Amino acid sequence: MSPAAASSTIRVTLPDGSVKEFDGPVTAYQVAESIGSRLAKAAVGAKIDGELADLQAPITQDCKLAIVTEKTREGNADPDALYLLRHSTAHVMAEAIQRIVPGAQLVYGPPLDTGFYYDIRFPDDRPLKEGDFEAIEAEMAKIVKEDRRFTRYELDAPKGLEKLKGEGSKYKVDNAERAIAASGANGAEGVMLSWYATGEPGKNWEDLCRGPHVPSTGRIGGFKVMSLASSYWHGDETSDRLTRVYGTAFFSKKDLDEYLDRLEQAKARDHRVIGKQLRLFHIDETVGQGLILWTPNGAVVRKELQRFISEELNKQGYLEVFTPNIGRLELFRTSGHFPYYADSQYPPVIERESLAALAAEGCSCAQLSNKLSAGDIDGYLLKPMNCPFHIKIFDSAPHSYRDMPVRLAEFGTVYRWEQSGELNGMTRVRGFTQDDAHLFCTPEQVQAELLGCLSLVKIIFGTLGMKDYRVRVGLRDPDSSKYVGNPENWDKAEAACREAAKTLGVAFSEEPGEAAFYGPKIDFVVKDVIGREWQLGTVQVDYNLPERFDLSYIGPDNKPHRPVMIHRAPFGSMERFCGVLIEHFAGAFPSWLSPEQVRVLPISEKTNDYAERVLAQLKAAGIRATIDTGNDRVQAKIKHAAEMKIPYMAVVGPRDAEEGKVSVRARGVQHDLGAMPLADFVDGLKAEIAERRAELGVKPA
RNA sequence: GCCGCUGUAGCUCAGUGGUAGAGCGCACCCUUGGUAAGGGUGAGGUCGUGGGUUCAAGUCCCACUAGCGGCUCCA
Repeated sequence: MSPAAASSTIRVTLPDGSVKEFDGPVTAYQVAESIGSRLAKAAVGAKIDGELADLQAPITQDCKLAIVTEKTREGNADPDALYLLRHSTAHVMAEAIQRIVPGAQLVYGPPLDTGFYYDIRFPDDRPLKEGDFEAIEAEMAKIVKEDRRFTRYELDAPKGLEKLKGEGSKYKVDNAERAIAASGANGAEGVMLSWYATGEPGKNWEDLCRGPHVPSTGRIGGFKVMSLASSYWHGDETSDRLTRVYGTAFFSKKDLDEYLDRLEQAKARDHRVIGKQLRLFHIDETVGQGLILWTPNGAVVRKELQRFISEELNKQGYLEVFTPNIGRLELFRTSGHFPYYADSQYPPVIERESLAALAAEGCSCAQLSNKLSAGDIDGYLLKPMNCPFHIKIFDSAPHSYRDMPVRLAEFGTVYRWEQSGELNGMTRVRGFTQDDAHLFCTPEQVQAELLGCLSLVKIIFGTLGMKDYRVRVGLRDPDSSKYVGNPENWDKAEAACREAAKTLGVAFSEEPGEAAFYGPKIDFVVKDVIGREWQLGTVQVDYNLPERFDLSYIGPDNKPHRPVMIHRAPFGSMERFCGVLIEHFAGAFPSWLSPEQVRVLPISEKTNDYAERVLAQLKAAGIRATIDTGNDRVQAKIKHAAEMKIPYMAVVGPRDAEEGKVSVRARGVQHDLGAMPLADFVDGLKAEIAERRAELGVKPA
């Protein structure tokens, strides 16, 4: 700063619009003090012109300033404050780890939404284990107790680099070089690098860091080292392997405990946990990794969802088809799936004669692989996608422009070789059934067809009450060559997707690099209970496959024209969708989806006969009902039914039997709703199911 | 695929080198009870698989396998 600037008046505008004037540079802390000592004490950082900064950062010119405190005015945790705290805790953890494991080299330690991590390179003979967490936390506790100030200092880039090189950490040198490059400066001249000492520079631990941080370690009220993972330097799997240590931190122990408690509760909602409890699906080691066995209860949910979507498809003029699970390699060579994606498919199946002939000539595995790639021998592939089959159906008869669009739909099961570490319950599997369809249309129809597809997705999400999703428009990555097709078509398709997405009335993000190799797409993405994102529905425009398969239709000019394809799957896959849906409802499905819709609970054996008659009438009405004639007391029967999250219980005793009534108890309600005539209950429930209502609404008149 | 953790009864889990346990569920018996667990008896286990150390291994070591968390990947 120049002396002139230092002496001039500085106007600081606060969030309420008020302006404070200062004679010369001040810090955010001083501004806070000038407002009130309590604010100064509560302050953990500042936002200067919208940028997070240290409380001690000098303010040398007019600016907008907000003091960041632990809690917002509304009393909620302030995300900015947590960001500062967690970034600071990452430093504390790194210091603790370096005390415990000498020679551990720091790489990169950013805050996250729920905590922070630090990527660290450990000596090969001293990897970090979970057993080290206790010692790390103990060291961290000491540092927190010492309440050391985070102190920033700067060096110009040449000096800074020299210092880092002297310290021998190639990772920190790399970080500095990247920071210099990112600054846009030509070379290192004039660029400043910053360090933060946890305490006094030169005396205490320090780290090359852009900051900002909370004022001191004493602000860290609750923290925990959470987990270990392996990661790659710069995210590049051919580069150095690093150990990523995850942790989290809060301003108070209470907040930490609440967070850990929430994590526990989320686990109870996990589809893998509920899937077991409610016996919805099973994965068996002997069957194979990532292959879902749909048990009877889960099969009901899936079947009802399929029936739902099939009804919608009928309304929208789709035609249903069936295709086999395997097809000739030749088909997938034409489509481009083989061999370009060979690594993510199950290996090909080879015909018996070919195999025998190859064995006779002593063919090695490597040679076999080459022959398959080259097309010297044929084989069959478990299908990784349904589209080539649907294309062949389209191509099996000539089409006039008057027939277009042709919409072919199938619940088609596909198989993909996902990496073992990726598999995850029902949400990431190796065999799954897409609610797939391929629309063959004229270029003019693309826009309207896209809209039709999106409306389908909206109907599904609306019926199921899923509001918490985001829409992603996947565009090609300009730097990548993995895409096929000509740029003009890509431009057209991308524009069509963008236009269609706009009509959704939901915010969407455009993401370069997220396109399929054959075209851009619109994806619907939801989060699971632990915050991981999963893509569900997808709509993809494809100018490529019609080209590869030389598809055509006859236009009004009596000449062949190239159709455009749209791939779409509103659920995505039945497996992933059901997995997400289980978590969405926490297993408490609406009546129409519930595997068991009503359980009849006789109060004692004396009412079993009447209960059986009630059951028979429910079943006759097409309701999925069961009866519990065990010799438990009704309290126990209710508990068991509640644990299975059954929508309705029909409690029947002598009083009900006499009047032809049932005492209905709805899920989530602590008492019965009163006795009602059986016929009323049946009618009410039938309507609720038929309308696919999201809420339980049957009650006595 | 990579790093860490985990694998004991159908489910949830205890068991730290010396005779395999609990709760729930299941079967049977008693109880016939009106809204979230009545009581009893019993069956059920090559402790993920294969090696090793040891007089002795569910327990310690190695390899493999599967699951979990993350990384990378995802047509």
